[in-house]
Amino acid sequence: MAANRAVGKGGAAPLPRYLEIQRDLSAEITSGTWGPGSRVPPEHELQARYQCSRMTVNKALSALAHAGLIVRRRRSGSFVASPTSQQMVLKIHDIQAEVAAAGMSYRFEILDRLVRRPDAEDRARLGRSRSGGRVLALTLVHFANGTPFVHEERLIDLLTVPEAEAEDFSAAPPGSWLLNRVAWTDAEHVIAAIPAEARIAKALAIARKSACLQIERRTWQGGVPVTWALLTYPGDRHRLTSRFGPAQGLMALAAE
Amino acid sequence: MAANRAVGKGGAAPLPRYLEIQRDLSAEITSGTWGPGSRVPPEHELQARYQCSRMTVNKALSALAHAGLIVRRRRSGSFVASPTSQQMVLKIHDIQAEVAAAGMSYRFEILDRLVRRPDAEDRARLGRSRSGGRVLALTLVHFANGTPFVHEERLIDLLTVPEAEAEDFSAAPPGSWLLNRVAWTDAEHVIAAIPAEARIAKALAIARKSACLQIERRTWQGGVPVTWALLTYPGDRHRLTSRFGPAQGLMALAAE
DNA sequence: ACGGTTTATTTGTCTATACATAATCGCGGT
DNA sequence: ACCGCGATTATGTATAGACAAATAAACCGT
Repeated sequence: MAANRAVGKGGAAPLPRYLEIQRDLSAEITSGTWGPGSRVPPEHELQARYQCSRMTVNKALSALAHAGLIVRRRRSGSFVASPTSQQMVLKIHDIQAEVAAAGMSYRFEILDRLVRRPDAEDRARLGRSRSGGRVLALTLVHFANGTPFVHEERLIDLLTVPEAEAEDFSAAPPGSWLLNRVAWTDAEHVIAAIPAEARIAKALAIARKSACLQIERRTWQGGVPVTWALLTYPGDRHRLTSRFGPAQGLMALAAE
Repeated sequence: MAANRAVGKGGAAPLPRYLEIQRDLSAEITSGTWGPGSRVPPEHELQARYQCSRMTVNKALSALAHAGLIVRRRRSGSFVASPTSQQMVLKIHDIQAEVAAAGMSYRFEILDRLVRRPDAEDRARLGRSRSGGRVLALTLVHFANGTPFVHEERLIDLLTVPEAEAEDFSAAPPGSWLLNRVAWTDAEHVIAAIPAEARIAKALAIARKSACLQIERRTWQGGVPVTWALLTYPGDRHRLTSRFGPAQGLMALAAE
């Protein structure tokens, strides 16, 4: 018999079979009917219950495993995972795009620009093991509707991105420029709240020591450092938000 | 012919066929050889190149699409996605577990506890549409090694979690208690930097207006509000970190 | 009772094939 | 030129069957 999901409910949107199974199972799990550690029916049983092939069941279960809702072990079976931690996904947009998306005008100003041999601090910031070469150090401020939006300190490793030395960043800020030029494979983010130091307070036109949200980002390309950025947002003008659901990362699957 | 991946390279770990394809393609993309917008070879072509069935190629491409590295459109083909935004994944641990994991002693203190009919602010905080019922409002402080670690304000919707009213939270703090009792399906996080107001500064034993990292979390169970929490961390004692790679969420796939 | 061997179960991967669906392309009629 | 319609292409979903790998459970000889 060929692919005929004629089993369908009367009308509207005949949800694919594997998504139907996936949804049913994730409902059992997130509703708490099946508690952590309890056993999920094995594939052949679900196959019988849903009257479909094992591959279809497998697709559903693999997706649940990938989303972290269940754990699968050969011969033992599949089990509901214990929710030890919540997971939140933050999308970090390019600053220029972010400002534009909010319908505000964008512009930026480079306060300082320097090419130097990396000192110990620079190497630590870049997450760099090798020595030698040079780095490009930039300080800039991004404006939204004319008011300071975020202060940026950036280091670019010229061993990895030599063409940055000749770039004057008149067309695009270094963040966007890099994003469109260099592929990254690893990134590390640190988020903290800090009081604005004098230099930053002045650049952002806020009071000294007022609360700021600081995002530090390190980026690598296959183990080789690319860039380091320290973004400082006035605390009362910026927040990171993230909506998340259903069930630890399944949303992407359910939406596809 | 049956499943015989005898094509294998001589020795060590015969990586599954679909992962091999996936790795090859993601290498082309993250290395920048295939720039954003460029076309990925169609399935039948990869099938010929790798001498395998279309299902195997499809599995690799679906995974890449799911990871956000490529975009697939029927009839048009698959294309390298434009990296418009970075994605960061933060794991939010239970506070008790987090403190314990750092090898510090843990304890908490409930400063205030009140059951009331929800006012407008409570309803907004919970993301609640229906009216009626009551909420449990709690204020507490968590300590690590005897020093204040985080201040927590919490609302629990007693329409959704009626058993919370009888609970005195002597065994576990409300966050852990809820996590082990109520399944959530949706969550929203907002991260901001704020100056400590007098009440919080006092509870955390820090100076007024000093920078704090604030995490606001709203949790639902299938559209019904469960709880709202406002966690305030002294800025100099806490930071959120996240390591991420390679390539926008593929790490989970590559590791499986 | 103990330790090694066989068996059975469950998941993991793969094939070959089929039909469905979306969307682009080009053809032909007006 | 323009619009509609069929042909083509690429992906999306599904099937039935096969073998591989891991490992828990049963078996068996000492």
